[in-house]
Amino acid sequence: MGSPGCEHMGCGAHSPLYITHPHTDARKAWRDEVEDIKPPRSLLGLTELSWPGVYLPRYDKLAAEEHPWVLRMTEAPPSSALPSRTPELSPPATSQASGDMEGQVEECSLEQVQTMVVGEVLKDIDTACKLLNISPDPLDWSCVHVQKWLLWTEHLYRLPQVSTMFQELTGRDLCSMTEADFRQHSSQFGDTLYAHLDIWRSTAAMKERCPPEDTKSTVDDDSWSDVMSNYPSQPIHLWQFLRELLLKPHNYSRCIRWLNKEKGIFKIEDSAHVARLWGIRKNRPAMNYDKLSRSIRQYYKKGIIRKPDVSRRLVYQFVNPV
DNA sequence: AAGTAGGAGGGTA
DNA sequence: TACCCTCCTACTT
Repeated sequence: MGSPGCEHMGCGAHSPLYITHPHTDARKAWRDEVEDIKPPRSLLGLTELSWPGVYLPRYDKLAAEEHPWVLRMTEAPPSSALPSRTPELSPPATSQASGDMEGQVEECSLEQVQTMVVGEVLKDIDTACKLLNISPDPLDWSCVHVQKWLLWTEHLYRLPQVSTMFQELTGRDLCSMTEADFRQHSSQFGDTLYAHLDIWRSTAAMKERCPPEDTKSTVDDDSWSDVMSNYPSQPIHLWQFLRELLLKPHNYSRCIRWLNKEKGIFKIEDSAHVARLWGIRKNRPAMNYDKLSRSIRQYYKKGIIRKPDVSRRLVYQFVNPV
């Protein structure tokens, strides 16, 4: 493995950073356009993210995929064409987190941007841990946990069936494998998986070095306390799972989103996607929307979820909104 | 075709 | 026993 240096990035001449708009549709469009699903390295100029005690050496391989809304290293655009200042490029349905981030990032130094990016990594790992019910530290994973993580990563990066190539491995097995080992299991996507695992490992190692109090002051997020208080966690209920997804619009607004958060009304935008996520969470590979919706309907009697007054397809309402 | 509604039986913690 | 999961039929959009 070679260290992913600036030769991939074209960043030696201090190319200016500018912020791409965080529209999730743009992210989808970008994804759809990219035939090679490995994130293009040229999209992100950060090779080593600086944060007290944090080193995410392979983040460049994945960050553009996970955080395309954050930044894009590019040639300087005409000053009048800065996307973040161009109203028509501002999406109407930007998630709050991303919108806030965009505003914050606009005038930030590179270091501040990096800190925010690291914060987003923590959030994403936190979310995955909650939804998969796994430890943030890969060394703790059983074979089942590894399969969950693989399925999740497969889903996240649109990797076709990679989980089948890594059967019966514990997290410790996975961590002892080299990048070459990963490539041997999957010549096409081994390096992507290795990079993603590396982020998890680095983050877990960072967490060990930095007590939560230290990290909390740097990241305005509940990441570690949430992760730790959640693991090992209780069996999750479907309604809790849906709420978790809804509370992470940055990650999941493409498949489920609030229509009216105050009233608890939400819409499942991609029924198959949500069902698959639920199936991964519950270790039910055969889960589909038919079954998931049946489970939702069981909540009608219990007064947890109902159809809104004006019934619409794929739209439900929490009886007791947050 | 896909989604909605609800009955029924079964598995598991 | 609670909480789904699975399968099913009938109906609606």
